[in-house]
Amino acid sequence: MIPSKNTKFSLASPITQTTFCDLADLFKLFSDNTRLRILCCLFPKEQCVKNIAAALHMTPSAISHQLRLLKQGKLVKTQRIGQTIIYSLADEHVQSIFNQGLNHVQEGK
Amino acid sequence: MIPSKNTKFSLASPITQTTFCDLADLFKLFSDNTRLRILCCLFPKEQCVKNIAAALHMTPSAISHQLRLLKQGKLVKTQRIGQTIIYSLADEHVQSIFNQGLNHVQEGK
DNA sequence: TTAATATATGAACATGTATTCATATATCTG
DNA sequence: CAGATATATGAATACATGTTCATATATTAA
Repeated sequence: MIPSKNTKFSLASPITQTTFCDLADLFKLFSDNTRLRILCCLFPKEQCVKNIAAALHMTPSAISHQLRLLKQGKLVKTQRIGQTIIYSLADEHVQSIFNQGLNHVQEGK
Repeated sequence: MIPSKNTKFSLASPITQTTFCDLADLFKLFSDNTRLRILCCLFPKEQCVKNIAAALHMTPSAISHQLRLLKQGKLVKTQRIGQTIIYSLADEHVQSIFNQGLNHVQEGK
């Protein structure tokens, strides 16, 4: 009932309440400064927790907590190599969404 | 120092800490169920507060509070016609960002 | 096994946030 | 003007969230 019949997206597939929640949860992951900077770290190449923490001047614990959220939201994936756990972007959508927001912000909004 | 030299966006313009904050603030506006549904209401056509509230089965007060945030973030704009204030999307970017997120969510994430 | 390193996790704390309720402002009608 | 309607706003409440700190788990090296 929320999405009108005439919008592009709702023609393809109507937006359920569950979808709205999923969508809000997705954007919530992009709504924190630290998480954005973590994702940004992962754009050029995969990284271990320690390196991300160093790059952001934050504790590995704080980064680990945020990485857990990003992983739960399927924005990043992991790969263990010995003691270290390598984090990388789950797919290209992540950077697409980031860039879309960046465009808006950088165009003076 | 956060964005590597080799990423597309940072070549065009480096991402400052201020930009990260602006970006986080932008996504924060998309990170709430109610605000997403409000924006969705505005996709097909401009709407007054009362109608949005009715469509979402919420109080005009709650909607007004959220509309204020959306307006502060320049996602919507207003136009007064007599007693009623008509809200509409500020630009096409809003729906672009929404759709980009929707694609990700609907592709099973 | 013991020590060291990398990461994860739970509790606690401080801060932020969405809604409600009461009330205020603004516009229109009579 | 008074009354009705549309919207906005401030305070209060309940709940969510990010970081820190202490501690736990897992892997490697000696």
